[in-house]
Amino acid sequence: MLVYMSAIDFKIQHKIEGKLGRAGTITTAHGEIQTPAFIPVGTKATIKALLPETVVSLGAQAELSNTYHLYLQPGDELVRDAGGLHKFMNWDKPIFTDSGGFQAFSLGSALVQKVSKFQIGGEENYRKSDDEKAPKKATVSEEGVIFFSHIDGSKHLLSPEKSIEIQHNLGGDIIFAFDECTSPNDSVEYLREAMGRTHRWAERSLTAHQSYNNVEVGLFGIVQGGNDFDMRKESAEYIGGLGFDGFGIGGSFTKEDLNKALFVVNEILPEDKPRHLLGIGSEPVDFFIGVENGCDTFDCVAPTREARNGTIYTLDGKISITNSKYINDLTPLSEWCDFFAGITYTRAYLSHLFRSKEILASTLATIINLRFVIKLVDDIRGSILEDRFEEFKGEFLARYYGKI
RNA sequence: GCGUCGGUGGCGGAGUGGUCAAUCGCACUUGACUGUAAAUCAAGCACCUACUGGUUACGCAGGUUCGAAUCCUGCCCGGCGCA
Repeated sequence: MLVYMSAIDFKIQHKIEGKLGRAGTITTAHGEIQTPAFIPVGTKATIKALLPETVVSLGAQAELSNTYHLYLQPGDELVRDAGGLHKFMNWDKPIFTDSGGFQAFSLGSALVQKVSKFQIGGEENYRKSDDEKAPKKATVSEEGVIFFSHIDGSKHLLSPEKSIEIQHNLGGDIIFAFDECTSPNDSVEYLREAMGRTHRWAERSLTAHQSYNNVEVGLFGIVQGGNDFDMRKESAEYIGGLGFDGFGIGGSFTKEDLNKALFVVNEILPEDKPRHLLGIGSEPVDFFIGVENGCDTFDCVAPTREARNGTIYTLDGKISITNSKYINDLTPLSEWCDFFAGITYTRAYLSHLFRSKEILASTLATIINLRFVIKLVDDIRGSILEDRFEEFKGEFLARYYGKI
């Protein structure tokens, strides 16, 4: 009798009373992740501007890299020959690899519609006409997604089977099924079509993954359904029943619907497996909503990208360090000075680094922001273990959004 | 002193009779950023403004012309060459 052994172990330590949220531990071949946890994004096998040892010192327990980008450059076979991503990038903690499904959106409809996966406000705020000057670099078919490389324009087909092959070559601990991330602009009809395709791709991904018979790698299936709750439920039922090691929750959300969308999905997904909320985590409230509705891990490019663009996360909200008022501001960058960066560096100093275009500006800003989100989610975990999640949430958000 | 080239918005630098409040960089100001085509992108940047116009502007002062940053005269200032 063949018993499928999960490569990923997940144990729940404590739950938020009356909600779906929980604190737990994910165990992978490269160690544990105490959840809830924020997973920094290192798309191209690097968390931009930081050395891996710095990322670890900020409290990161894992990182997430990308199939599409590493397949194009330097190539997944090179990474495999180098001993896998862990060795290649000098990261011995758990690694997630995203499947490339998000690029079907970001290089496809997002490119011509100039939209983001996360929309604030109603339809009038995001429904835009196509930009003729920005041709799609990705088109979807049943077989997979045809990409035109953003680097050299060359044509590539990424299918579920190809994505899984690349991810096994990269050597991540937690890999994702190939899916199609839809646009907030898509019609209900298209969402349904895309969801069906994502479900078929999920089965193909699972079959491909199992053929490697590698008990050290866990495969997460991805729930889609966009902003339609019925489809979200349908997708959670379907993906949740396929025998994945855990789940990713993908697709587009609106600010107003995130809470309910996550609730309906996680109410259905098997409780004893970890759930990763894909690409969410720019605002503190996003983490609280994600956690209380049953999400265990989060990744988001916003903290690192916004850092490089001059937006700094503080307990009193985000600030634009390039604003003129910070030129002479000799107060500390961050109140969270429990690590080396925030202690002596002032806002005036970071302002100077940005204005003089010094490379350290990106590094220092990224340190501040990453530490902020990692500690925030760690503290959320702590509050669950201490049965004071609601209290912590209330206090943190009141100060952050200035409602004290 | 003579000759010659040149003086344009915070800076560099286009324009050489009308479509010029003046191309373009930089600087500056403010936004945006949510599974990274992102150390990126967008908007603004003389003054007033109901944003629709109006008022001053291209070293200074005159002049020619329907019309000048662009042509002429004088002056001031700078580079270079000759004394």
